[in-house]
Amino acid sequence: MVFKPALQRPTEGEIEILKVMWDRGPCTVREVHEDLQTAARQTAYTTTLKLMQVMHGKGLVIRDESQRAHRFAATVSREATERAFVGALISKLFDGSAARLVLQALGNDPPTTESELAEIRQLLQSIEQERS
Amino acid sequence: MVFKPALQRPTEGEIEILKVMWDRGPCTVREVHEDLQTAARQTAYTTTLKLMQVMHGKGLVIRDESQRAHRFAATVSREATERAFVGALISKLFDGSAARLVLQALGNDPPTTESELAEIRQLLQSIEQERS
DNA sequence: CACAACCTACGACTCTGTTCGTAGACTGTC
DNA sequence: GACAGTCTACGAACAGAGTCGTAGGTTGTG
Repeated sequence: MVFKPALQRPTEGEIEILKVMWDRGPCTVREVHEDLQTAARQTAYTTTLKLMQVMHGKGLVIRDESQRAHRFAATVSREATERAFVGALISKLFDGSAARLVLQALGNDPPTTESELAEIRQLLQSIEQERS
Repeated sequence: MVFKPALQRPTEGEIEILKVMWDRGPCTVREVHEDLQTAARQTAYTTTLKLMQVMHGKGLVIRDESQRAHRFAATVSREATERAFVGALISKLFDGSAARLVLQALGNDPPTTESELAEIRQLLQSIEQERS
């Protein structure tokens, strides 16, 4: 049961870090680290550092070393990452049917504000229009 | 960056096995194993066996030992598993917004047969109706 | 200059998941 | 009864992820 490299999907810890960089732009390790500390989850500075070094090795981030405190930036966009994970989930658990995933997400999680609903409805319409 | 037990989400290998049992009902190790062998992915019989033993230890399957070849059955439903994964993905990557996941899934993967579209549209309507 | 504060690098450890080999027990058949 | 075939049990190896301690370098301030 060996599984394909999965097109370099980031791990959970890496996602936490990526989220910070997606929100704030290029960051030092210190900035990322501080952002991740919560009452519930404390880690050592070097843990964050190590993770970011690993990510650099994988090419998930680039690194500006011109200052003593290196600045890291994500090389993968949030959208592409979302797409990779959604795609993996669909193929792994939903028999390749995006629709089944959508039904699960809509039906179960009682979701969404009114404006979000409208957005979905609109997207649905534009899909339908393309079928003529 | 330690992550919560996640309510016992099955691993990827475990999902492969669960899918077989969801499709076929209670299975022997042999049946599951045969089902999983493909040209691209060959594993030893004992690999499947071990995995199913581990799953039994976790309570993901129950085991009827009355015959020499034990029969295993899933204790978790496909729907509940889907829900767990969708929920995890939403909270991990989509800021808790099911709608954002739906938009991603619909927008990117240009999915769905006509009847699936209709189903989604209908679900959407019933959600809207509940808001009055 | 000394010293505290900060930085990166890196090795080592733990845990979990996957893989497989080997051993021991139970068939069924000649 | 011997033997091939099949079953479970289990230990061992390995890899990936996350964790941290320690070491060594740079910076700034008294």
